[in-house]
Amino acid sequence: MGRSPCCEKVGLKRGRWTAEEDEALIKYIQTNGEGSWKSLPNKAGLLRCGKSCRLRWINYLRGDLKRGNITDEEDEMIVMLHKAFGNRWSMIASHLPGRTDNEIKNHWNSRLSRQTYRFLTNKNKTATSIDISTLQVSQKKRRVGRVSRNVAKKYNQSTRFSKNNKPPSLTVVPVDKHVDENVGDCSNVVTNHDHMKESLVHDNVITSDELEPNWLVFEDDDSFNINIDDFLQGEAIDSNVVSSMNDDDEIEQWLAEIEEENIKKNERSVDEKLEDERLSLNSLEVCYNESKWDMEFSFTGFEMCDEEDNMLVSLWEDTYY
DNA sequence: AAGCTCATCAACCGCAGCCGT
DNA sequence: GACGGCTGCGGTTGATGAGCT
Repeated sequence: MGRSPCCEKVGLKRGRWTAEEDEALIKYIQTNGEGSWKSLPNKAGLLRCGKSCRLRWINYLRGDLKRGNITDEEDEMIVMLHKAFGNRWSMIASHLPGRTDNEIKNHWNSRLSRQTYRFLTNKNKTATSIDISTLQVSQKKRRVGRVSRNVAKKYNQSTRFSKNNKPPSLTVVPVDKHVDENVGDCSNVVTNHDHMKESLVHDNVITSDELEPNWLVFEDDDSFNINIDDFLQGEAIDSNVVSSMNDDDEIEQWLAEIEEENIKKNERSVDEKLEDERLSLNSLEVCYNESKWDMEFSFTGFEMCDEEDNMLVSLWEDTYY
């Protein structure tokens, strides 16, 4: 059985919108405002379902949309935000004025994820230091380091947070302050981009005095825990392994092995799981500095000393290298 | 020139969450 | 609390057209 159409009513139009339909929708919303999508098509005289109208408005007709190619700065921003939020496109879009979640999602799936893949195949890079300059989107069209859909799908899955394991809400925390002083219910991020900073200050997320331009701090909330396995599953992909592979099939096989390994890990004893819990990360700091990403970890409630730092690094290495 | 491959992007679909009853 | 309707989100599909053989 195939998918049932979103509109049960027979006779509703689907597919590309015509200029006339666009005009009717714009006209109606300008007069009556957004909302009530269910009843909107009838009132606006459109043979479309409400969902379709909403999508058309949000993704294409809205007046505040920025048209044209995504800029290099926006690219960098998307990479950073995707690292923080995962595939929460609406959240990412909310930090990029004039861009829609659909646009960003398409951009990511068609360009940036491939650029990230190319980064992973570079032997000289490590998993914890990402050179942003290698993530720049090539202006050349087509046939540049393409990854098959299956591989892309699997790779995306390996870096995605599952529904029951959502990424942490983010709170801006200047690096020289203790995390607890800055916990709020807001979700945001500090970057080195001016319009982001202005937005954060405007929303009272932070004060202008608190800005630390090169730092992002991701702060957990009560309902979420990143344990080391989960986090590393997303981050620790051995670039040397990937780069030694010659074709998509080899990569697919390698990814399948990782998946199998992860399934086994989930079947571990209670004691092992408690150990993971003990090592759960309540804060994660990410530094964006001079085109490099660096990750730092800290344990709940206290600052990370060198010994703990080494312990975490060896845990990482023991597990994944 | 024709056919094929593949990138891009608009649009669709299912589902989860919210809200009113 | 249960239920149903509406909305928004994220995954996916399919049309289109550019580039390649």
